[in-house]
Amino acid sequence: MITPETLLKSLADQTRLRSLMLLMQEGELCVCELTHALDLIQPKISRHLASLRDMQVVIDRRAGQWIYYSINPKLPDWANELLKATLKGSLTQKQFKADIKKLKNMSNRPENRLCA
Amino acid sequence: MITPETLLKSLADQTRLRSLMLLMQEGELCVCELTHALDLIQPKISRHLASLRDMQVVIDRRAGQWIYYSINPKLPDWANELLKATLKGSLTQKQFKADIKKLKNMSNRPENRLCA
DNA sequence: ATAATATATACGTTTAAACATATATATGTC
DNA sequence: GACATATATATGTTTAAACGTATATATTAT
Repeated sequence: MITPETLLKSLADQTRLRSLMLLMQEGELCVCELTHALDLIQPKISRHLASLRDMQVVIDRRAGQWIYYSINPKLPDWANELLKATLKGSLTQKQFKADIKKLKNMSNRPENRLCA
Repeated sequence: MITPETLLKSLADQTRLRSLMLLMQEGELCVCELTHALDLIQPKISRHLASLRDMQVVIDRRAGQWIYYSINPKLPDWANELLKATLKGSLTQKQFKADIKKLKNMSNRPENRLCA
């Protein structure tokens, strides 16, 4: 089971924090969506996602050439509450709003998974 | 106003996390109490408390030769919720329980501030 | 004024995180 | 099979955090 220290360390880096907040808000995103939304190079995103996966904060699944990441649904209550509070704090942040906007405006998103 | 990133970074170190959790649980503690409870050398505790103060996560007050630290009462709601969730997660941790125990067993605690 | 206690800070070192670039792997298309 | 796209990983480097030790400051007691 994940410890507070591990979860907090996973959140204590800008790239991981921004990625996780997008995942909290949007549910499931692939690497290229995150790369676009955060405007960062792909290996950087992949590296951080891998570390989040190792820490069991996120899970991934492959769908064709894409790999989708989402928050681990098996997190304990306190961890979900912590993430919720973090999201609440992020809602007021310019950076977060800009990231969401960039994602929404992405032209070639791989698919609309909600309607698949 | 404190940002999620700042608060999360403040929590992402063992020493600071353990200190903050004790402050959450106990309200107000001086450096020597934290030093005893966590069983760490004094400059290490002081250094981390200073950084928490700089980040506005804690406040301090002097009382005689002691300096008491406590969670900043002006934190925004999301930050308090985040800290609460972290405490909830910590309650299950051996380390946290041991720290509390060590604090309770400290022989020469400077005073009982609640009855002052 | 001296000594003792509590706390803070400065300094140089060590450890660990994050990084960019290059390359490897997997999938899909022609 | 050749090529394109998506993602992952390896490597060497840079940056930043945390550290221990030594020392400075503030308060209290003698």
